[in-house]
Amino acid sequence: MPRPPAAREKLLAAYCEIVAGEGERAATLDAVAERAGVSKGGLLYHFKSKDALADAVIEGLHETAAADRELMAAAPEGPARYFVRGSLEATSDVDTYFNAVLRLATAQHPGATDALAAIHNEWLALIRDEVGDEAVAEAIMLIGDGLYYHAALPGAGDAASTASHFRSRVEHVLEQVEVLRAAAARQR
Amino acid sequence: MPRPPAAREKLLAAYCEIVAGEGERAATLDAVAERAGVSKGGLLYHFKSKDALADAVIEGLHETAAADRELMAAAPEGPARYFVRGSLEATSDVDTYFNAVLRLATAQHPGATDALAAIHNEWLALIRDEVGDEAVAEAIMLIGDGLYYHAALPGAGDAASTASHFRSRVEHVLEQVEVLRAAAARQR
DNA sequence: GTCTATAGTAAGATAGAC
DNA sequence: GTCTATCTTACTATAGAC
Repeated sequence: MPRPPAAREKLLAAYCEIVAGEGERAATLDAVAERAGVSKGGLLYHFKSKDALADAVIEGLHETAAADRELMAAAPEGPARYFVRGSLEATSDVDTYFNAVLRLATAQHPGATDALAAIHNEWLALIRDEVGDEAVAEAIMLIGDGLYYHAALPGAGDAASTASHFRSRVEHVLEQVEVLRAAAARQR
Repeated sequence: MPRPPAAREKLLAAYCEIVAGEGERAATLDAVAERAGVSKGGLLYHFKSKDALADAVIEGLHETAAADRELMAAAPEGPARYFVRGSLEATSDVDTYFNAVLRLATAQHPGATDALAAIHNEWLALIRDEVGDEAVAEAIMLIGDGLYYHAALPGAGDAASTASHFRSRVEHVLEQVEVLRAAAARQR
């Protein structure tokens, strides 16, 4: 692909990080420009407006999510476990974008919620194919969403404490997922 | 109790509604005052600052959550089902406050995350007492959190579509909860 | 392609009249 | 207790130099 200018990438990453880490409100043009090491004028050359910045993040989510979807489909432990584990870790490229877009969604940015829903449905489809039962697939998704809810919440005593609590229990959670899957298999 | 002035209540409700419905950013002093039918000066008589408004919402959450906790503990269907169902409905007093505080938490308001975590732990304790197994209790909580994550997200095609999707499946979800509970009981 | 300077606007908060 | 008027600051965005 025609490699986009480095400054543009830096600005996008900076915006993403501030939105995800300090909230949408903190992501002012000044703050983004400063974090990227660029002037405000420079920022506005690459992105005509603040909204354009947000739109670019949504596009970035779609791209990284497509790549991650391949990994999920091919995961040795299976899509369900891959998904649940990923909901907790939140360290990959997709997670950065996903997190930022989640904040944009709660800030009512047009298109953000739709993007989240679309990706969510792709994940659900993969899990449904694996476990072969709609209700179980949804329950597994909900557990993953629940984990994500905790991971995405800005830290009580900071994110690390909650995250580490669940990390130490992620295997227990995955066991419960296994119980659901087994019960569904028995019924078929 | 010494009934607080009506205007104060109106202002608090207006702020809550805007934060939950249009995002924290939309809840400007002007917007809140207008919705409550009060001038900005009037608002600032009751709440010295915007932060004071947010703090009052957090306090409101604690009060309503304490009342709801009684209902949950005494629910005929049991705390677990009460919790899962409540995560989807999000129509009660607590839900209004909880939703607003969730937005405040993502906007990094001090104390908001702690308030959510505290209430969350009370719920978890009730469910743990009921099902008698920590891992299962956590899995059930996660399912509820997942439902809430969907319910709280501003609507894809609007909240109604997602909510009604899960409403029609809430019994299926509760069945999965039952599977987990039964499996845990069998192990003891 | 990136900068400085600046215009225009919206938001939080104060002061003082009623 | 509620209002109007006003001050101040911070943010988005434009214009034009380098």
